[in-house]
Amino acid sequence: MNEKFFSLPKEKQEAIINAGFCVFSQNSYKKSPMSEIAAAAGISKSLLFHYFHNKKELYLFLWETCARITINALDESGCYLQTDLFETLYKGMRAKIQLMRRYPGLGAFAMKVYYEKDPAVCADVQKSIEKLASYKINATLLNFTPEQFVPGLDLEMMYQNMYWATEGYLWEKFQQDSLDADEIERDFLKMIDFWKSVYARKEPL
Amino acid sequence: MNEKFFSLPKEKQEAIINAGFCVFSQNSYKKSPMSEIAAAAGISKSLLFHYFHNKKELYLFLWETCARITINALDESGCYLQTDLFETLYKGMRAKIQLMRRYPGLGAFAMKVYYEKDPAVCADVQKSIEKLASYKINATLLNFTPEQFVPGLDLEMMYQNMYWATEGYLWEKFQQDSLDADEIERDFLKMIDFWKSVYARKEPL
DNA sequence: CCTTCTTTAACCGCATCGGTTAATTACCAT
DNA sequence: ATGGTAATTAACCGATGCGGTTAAAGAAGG
Repeated sequence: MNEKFFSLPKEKQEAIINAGFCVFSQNSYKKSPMSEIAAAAGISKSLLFHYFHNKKELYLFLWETCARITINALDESGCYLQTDLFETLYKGMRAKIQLMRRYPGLGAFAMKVYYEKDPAVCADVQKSIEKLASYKINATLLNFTPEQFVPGLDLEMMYQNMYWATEGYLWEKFQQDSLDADEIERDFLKMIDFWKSVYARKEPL
Repeated sequence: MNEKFFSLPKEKQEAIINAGFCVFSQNSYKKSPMSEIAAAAGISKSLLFHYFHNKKELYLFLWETCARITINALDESGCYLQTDLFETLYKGMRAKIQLMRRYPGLGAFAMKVYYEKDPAVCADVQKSIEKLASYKINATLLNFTPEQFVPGLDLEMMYQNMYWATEGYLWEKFQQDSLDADEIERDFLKMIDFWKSVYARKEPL
């Protein structure tokens, strides 16, 4: 790719990145036209081809960028350092909301990339996914002791349930074209409070 | 549309319907080619145009079919007649799984239709959606008494959480191309049991 | 063999695609 | 202003894919 892209003003860089996330997340790779991405970014198709020599190069760049952004956000959120599960959720949620606000299409794009089957890009993507495999989410639960929760609770089921509920909620919200980050934050706080009221041990040890 | 379609053997009718659900659920209306639908249904493009005179007609037919199938399935499931919430969930879930098994793309198609913005079909779809508005899901909770659950539980939050968790779970599963209905049924049963263990009142009244 | 119905291959005109070229604009030091 | 350089775009190209049509091949029955 053309390194001049990085000397562009940051807003313009992000406009292009977000346009790419948006278009590639809503269509398959093959049916995501460069012209549509350029239009969404507010530039001409020619200029887009000036920074990225072809479609595949842009796609792979977006995928790497997506992975890097996500990893950075999780690291910086501090959610891994917590010992209280609900605090972890809150920190992780705040990180996710901030990410959504800044890169609205990132989440859906990551999903699409993961399940993209087009042989033009599939192989190259799989290679870089393997590199990321070390960042497992599943290990999250290991830091917490059962004493924090109501006795007899199936911790793994609890965690999966919370995860799916947030995914289902976000999926519902994502469908609407105007997503209100403040509303989402409020809803999430309510949700976490609810989980606390249901799952957390009430009596002192 | 050509009424001869209905005198086709049922398997062939469903093959065409499923092909339509599948293709229209994965692309926008505009980017869903008739040729791809025909290929997925195992027939030629010409034959597809023989039964449906143009793309819009097929699309609207699929949407009406989708709505009719869903309503029938819910009515026949008997889930509305239950007084035990978890029994209701189980019955509703079984109905949904059977639907998924028979029409794998139906759920995702309904979503796509609902949020489709293409002016070529948007207006016509909205009209028929309004007719369906009487079938509200939200009323489900009204049939149940708080005494069945642990004291102090926020019933609305509980219900929303369960709903979002199922949506999140299904969304996750839907991404994979081969969805195993048996596995999903097993997972759902586990989920419902978990909810019962968490939300249901344990001590006799 | 003739008729009728089902199914398809081949085609048409048009739009769109990825990508290139050449020209236009904006900027900036002189 | 002026000349040079870098940012940006309009116009274009060959190829492909689109919705839809036409004419002909296949299949079935008498």
